[in-house]
Amino acid sequence: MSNKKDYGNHVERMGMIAPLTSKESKILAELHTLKTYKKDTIIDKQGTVSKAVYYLNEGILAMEYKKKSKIFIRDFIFKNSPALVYPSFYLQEPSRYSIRAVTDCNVWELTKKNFEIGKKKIPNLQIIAFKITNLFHKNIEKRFESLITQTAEERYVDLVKNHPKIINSISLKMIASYLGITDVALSRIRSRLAKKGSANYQHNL
Amino acid sequence: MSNKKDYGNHVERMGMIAPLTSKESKILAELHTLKTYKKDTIIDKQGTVSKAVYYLNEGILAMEYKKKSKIFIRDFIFKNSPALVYPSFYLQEPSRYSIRAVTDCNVWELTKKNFEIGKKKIPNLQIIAFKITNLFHKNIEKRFESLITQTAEERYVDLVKNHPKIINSISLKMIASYLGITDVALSRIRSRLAKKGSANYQHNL
DNA sequence: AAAATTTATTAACCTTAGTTAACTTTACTT
DNA sequence: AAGTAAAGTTAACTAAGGTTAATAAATTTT
Repeated sequence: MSNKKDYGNHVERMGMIAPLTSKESKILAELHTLKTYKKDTIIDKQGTVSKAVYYLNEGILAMEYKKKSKIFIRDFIFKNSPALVYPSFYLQEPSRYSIRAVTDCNVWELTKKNFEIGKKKIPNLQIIAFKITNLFHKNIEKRFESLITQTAEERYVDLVKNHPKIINSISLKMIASYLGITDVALSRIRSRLAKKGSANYQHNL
Repeated sequence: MSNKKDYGNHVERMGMIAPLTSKESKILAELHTLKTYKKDTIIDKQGTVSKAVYYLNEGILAMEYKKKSKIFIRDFIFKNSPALVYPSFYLQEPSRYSIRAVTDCNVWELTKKNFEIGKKKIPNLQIIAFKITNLFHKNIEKRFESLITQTAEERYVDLVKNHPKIINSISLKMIASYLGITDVALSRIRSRLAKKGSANYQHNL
């Protein structure tokens, strides 16, 4: 057990990126607000300036593009992860994507105003922000690579391998959108894989 | 005409991102080395730690993934633009892509070592690096969006609109790779567009 | 519980893209 | 200039994915 005061998982995680004194942790915790969002709420809207950075305490979020009235999912965000509309939040310019609650969510929010206050009081906050930004970049880099070098089926297999729970908590339509294909196509991939699976099973008898 | 000393286009551009004194400009210029690369040379190799940041003085570069002995072009870099293997250069970890000279190139190089020296002598260099990083992120963000929301034909039309010279200076195979399709598929798209074009022409008679 | 809505599957049909290969054109060598 | 290699086009075939629609299963609403 830790002898540190519990200011919430978000503060603890940030302290792991760059160390914070207990006083700084307290300040950082007080700058955050815990908010509740119902399923399907748009938390940060595409085309507007991002209001805050988020830390997902409970639930699932999606980053998504809307184009020609179709929705394209750029990424999912799971429990205990930061969510950021980058670079909209830092540069205060209109964002290219929205953040939406895929399920009911509890989210720690740090507004731009509070972030600026925090930066003055907590020197390491800038470093933390930069590291989180790096993680976001790595993330899209991987996503891009998989989109250009893998087939939809390969991407689906990887996704299920890395996030087995996703199948039960996120609709097929949204997973399909994440993979860059339609719901019908994903349904076909599933049945194709099921056949392959049973074929392998036959072999192993 | 400017009354400032000419330390090269790369220094001038960096000074436009965040102001540099003439002394700082001189230091920065001296930290750079102008190198020449023959067509098809790999300047920074996928899987190794990036050795330097680049500024393309003359020619065309490509950022590319190699996977299963196939090459996938992530982006082209044109004259008077910075080139960066991010985050490999900053974090000194193996890179996910290579940088290759698509034509004979002249490249200003700033090694990691010289970058660190520069950061100590030129406070604004960190800010410049951060801004260039932001540009890179915006860039991949746009590429990702176009890959997931547009068809190959739409992407090709956009590319030709934004970089008309590309058709004469880069092989069809590489353009196809950039678009995420094969050379044969791009050839088909071209003839499809040519038909559409002549159809429009007929209409306008 | 019944009705209505949403979600997932399957089929039919069509378009686009991958693969292979023949062929043409262009560029490079000697 | 002739020969060779590389680049681009076209055709035939196959595979994957989009679209629409019908149906089944699961959820939600009333």
